[in-house]
Amino acid sequence: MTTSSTAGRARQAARNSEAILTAAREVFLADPRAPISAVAERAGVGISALYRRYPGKEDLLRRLCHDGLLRFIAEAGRAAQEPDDWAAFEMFLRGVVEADVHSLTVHLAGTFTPTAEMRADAVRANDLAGALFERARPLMRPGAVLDDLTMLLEMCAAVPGAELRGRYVTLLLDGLRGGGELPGPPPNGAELNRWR
Amino acid sequence: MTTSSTAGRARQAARNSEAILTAAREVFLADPRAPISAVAERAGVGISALYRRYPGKEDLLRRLCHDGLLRFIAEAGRAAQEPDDWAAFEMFLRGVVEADVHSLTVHLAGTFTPTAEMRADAVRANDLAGALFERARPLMRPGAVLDDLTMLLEMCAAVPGAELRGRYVTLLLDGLRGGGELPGPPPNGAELNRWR
DNA sequence: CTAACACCGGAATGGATCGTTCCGTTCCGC
DNA sequence: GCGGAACGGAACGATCCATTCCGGTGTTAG
Repeated sequence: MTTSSTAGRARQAARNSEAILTAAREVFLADPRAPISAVAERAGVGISALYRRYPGKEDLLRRLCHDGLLRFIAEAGRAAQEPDDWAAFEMFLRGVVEADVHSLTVHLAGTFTPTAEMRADAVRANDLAGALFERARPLMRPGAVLDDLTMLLEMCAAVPGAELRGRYVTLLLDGLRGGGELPGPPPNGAELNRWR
Repeated sequence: MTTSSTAGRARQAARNSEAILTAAREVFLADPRAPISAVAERAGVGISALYRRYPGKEDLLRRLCHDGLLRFIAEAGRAAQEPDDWAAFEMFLRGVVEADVHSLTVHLAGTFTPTAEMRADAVRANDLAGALFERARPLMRPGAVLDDLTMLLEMCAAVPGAELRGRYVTLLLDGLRGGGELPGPPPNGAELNRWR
């Protein structure tokens, strides 16, 4: 049997790979500067199991972040299917916030050097989000811009727990829809922490 | 002259004290785990100038946090004078958010052990905020509770810059006023990080 | 059945970081 | 001038952490 044997040791190794990724997400979301040993402990494996899969800490962080970015893009693509403009925007926002993708992509920034591919994906993600935003913009209060959305995502990332985040997304969406012109200037590039 | 000579040496020392506090606020708000040498550098003084004033790092953190707490209480007291219920609530919220008091009190939690006095002040602060909240509650969407306010403050703390924070307070206030019942349960004790 | 092997757990290592102490210097106030 | 408060910053010791290394273990091919 050359291909069918997904049993025994190989199975266990695959399980470990998944456990490591899950543990890493949990640990690094709670504290981006957590030691790598905390990830191993959380995953219930030894440190060497980790280093077997990733050359170093930075590579694991990169992987985590890139996964988040791809998830972001997937959510945007899924929401773009929705015909109703506001519903599409809401679906996108809820999807991204529920998965806590923003923490994955932004809070981990600076802990690693991004690859060219990631940079390209980041641009693509921004374009997709921009398209959804533009579709919904006529229904929003005046003065709201795409960078506001980024900052609102940042705010949501401060809330622990998917369910609780959903509670405040509701509040933010209502706040984004009603009301007059937003006061003050929108965030500028320096206030948004993107990758360089 | 026993009392009048606030010139020269003493003046400079007082200036340094202030510079240290300001620098500490800036540095520790940006990163609660920053080294104490960063504070000295930012303040333009040597490390010994710092240790002359505070027995250790923890004492400086405590001082910073307590100052924030007192500021919180002061803002609440000031807002309580306002006769209009919603205006009082808004004034309070804007005052607290503008001063970034929440970062001072919550993000620094865990970096020091609070004193009994601080704990008492924290209770007092919570009571005052609760009173303002109750006054405004009839004008809010159903389902909002005081713990929601705490979490909204937490969210605001994620926004850099006082002016930008004001922009989103406007949005949050509108979202807090309009709309239907908030979905899901409010934050529970574990999700709010208070001091023990 | 057994010999290689892939994988693993966790101790050991070497380097970086940081709180705190210490000492020589400066300069105000008399 | 002189005493001493206040200072700058080097030195020290402890802690933390990424990474490496080694001995053990279950699996699988033959």
